Amino acid sequence: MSTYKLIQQKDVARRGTITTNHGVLQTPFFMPIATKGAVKSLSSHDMKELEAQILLSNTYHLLLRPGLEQMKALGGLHTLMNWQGPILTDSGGYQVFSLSKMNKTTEEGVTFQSHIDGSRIHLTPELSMQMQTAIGADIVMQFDDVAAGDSPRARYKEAMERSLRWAGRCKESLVSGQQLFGIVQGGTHEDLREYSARGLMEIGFDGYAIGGLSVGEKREDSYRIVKHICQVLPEDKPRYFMGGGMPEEIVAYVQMGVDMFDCVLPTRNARHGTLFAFNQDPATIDWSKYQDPRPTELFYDRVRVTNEMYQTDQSPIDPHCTCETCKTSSRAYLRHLFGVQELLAYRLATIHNLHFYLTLMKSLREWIAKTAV
RNA sequence: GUGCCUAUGGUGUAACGGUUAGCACAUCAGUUUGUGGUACUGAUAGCGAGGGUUCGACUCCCUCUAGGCACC
Repeated sequence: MSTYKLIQQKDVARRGTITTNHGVLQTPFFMPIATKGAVKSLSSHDMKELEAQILLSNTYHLLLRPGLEQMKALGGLHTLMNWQGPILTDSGGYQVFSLSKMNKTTEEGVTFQSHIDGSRIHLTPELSMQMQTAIGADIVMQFDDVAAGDSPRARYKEAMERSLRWAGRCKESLVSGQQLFGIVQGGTHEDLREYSARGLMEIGFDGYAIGGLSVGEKREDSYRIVKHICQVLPEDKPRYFMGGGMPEEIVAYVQMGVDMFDCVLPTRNARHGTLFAFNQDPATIDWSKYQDPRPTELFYDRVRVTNEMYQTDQSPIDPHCTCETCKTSSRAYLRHLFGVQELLAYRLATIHNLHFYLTLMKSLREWIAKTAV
C-alpha cells in the first residue's frame, strides 16, 4: 500500500498527499531545514505559525550531538523539540561529502573525523538507519555516496553503484514503520541516472529522491536530468529533489513532476541579509511561464537589506507580504539590526524568507488545482 | 611658561632617503543550493600644515598646529 495519493495533475505537475505518522502532507511542499533540531533562530512554535508542514533534520549532526544513545533516551526528535508535525531526516551521506574533508569511503561505509572534536566515526548504512530510527523521523533517507559536481564519469558511476548497494542494505536493516526513500545518483549522465532509478525501483522504496545535483553543475544539466528521471520514476510514489533550490528552480521542477524540496537558501540567505520578495501577486502568476532554466524575467526580487540605500527606508521588505516581519518591521529597522548584529535580525529575516518559500509552494498547489484538467 | 615625546585611510597600526605606503577592524558591494550563523571574494579610503636639505622626503632639518608626559 502506498502512502502517496495523487489528486490532480496539470500536465506532469502533480498535486497529492503523503500520509505519515504525524499527519498528512499536501504536495508539492518545501521542507525548512532544522539541521541540529532547530530551524536556526526559530522555535517549533514559530514553524507552526508559519504553517510549515514538515521539517528536515540531519542524522550526521544529531549523531555527533547528542548521539545515538542520548537520542534514544530523549525519546526522539519530536519530543525533544516539541514538534508535532512530520520530520524527514537526511542520512548523513551528503554531510560526510560536504562537511568533512578528512573521510575515507569503503564498501562498508565512511570513516570520517568529527568537525566538533576530531574523533573518528564510522558511519554505515546500518548505523544511519539506526540513528534515524532513534530520531523517530517519519521519512528516512537511504545512506548514499555523493560525488562532487566536477567528477569524472568513473567517479559518478562508482558513487551511483555504491549508493545502490547501500540502498539495499538500508532497506534490509530498517525494522520500524518508517517510510524509506531511495536516492538516484549518477551525476549529469542520463544513462547512469536511469540505471540508478531502475535499480532503486527494483528494490522498492516509499519515495524516490534525486540527489547529487546543485553541487556545481550547470542548471541546464540539472533540468535535463530531472526531466528525464521524472519520466522514469513511478507515478504512484513521491519524488524529492534534494537540496534545491532557487525559487525559479523549484517552480520548474514542480512542472517536471517533483513533489518535495528542501534547501538552505531561504534560511542562510536570511542570515546574510538577502531577502526574497514577490514582485507580483503570487496567487495570480501563471507558473507555466517559468519552465526554462533561464527565464527572461523573474517573479521575485532579492532585497539585500543591509545595503546603504535602505538606511531610512520605512517600508517593509514586501508591502504585500503577510508575514510577522513585514507586518511589524521596516527595511530600515532590519538594516539597523543587521548593522548592530542583533539576534533579532536573523529571526525576522528567517521568518520572512521561509514565509516566501512556503507561500510559493502554496501558490503552486493552488495553481495546479485551478488549471488541472 | 620650560623641556621631552608623538602625529600615516573612519579607527588602531607597519615600513622605508628610491617601483604602486603594508596589515587589521570598520564601511561599501558581491558569493552562499540534502546548513560548520563564526566563511569567502572584491572595492572605497591615508603620510597634520608650511618651508628647507636632496637627483629624489612619509622618512632628515626648521617653524607652526594639535595631543600626551614631566617640571615650575
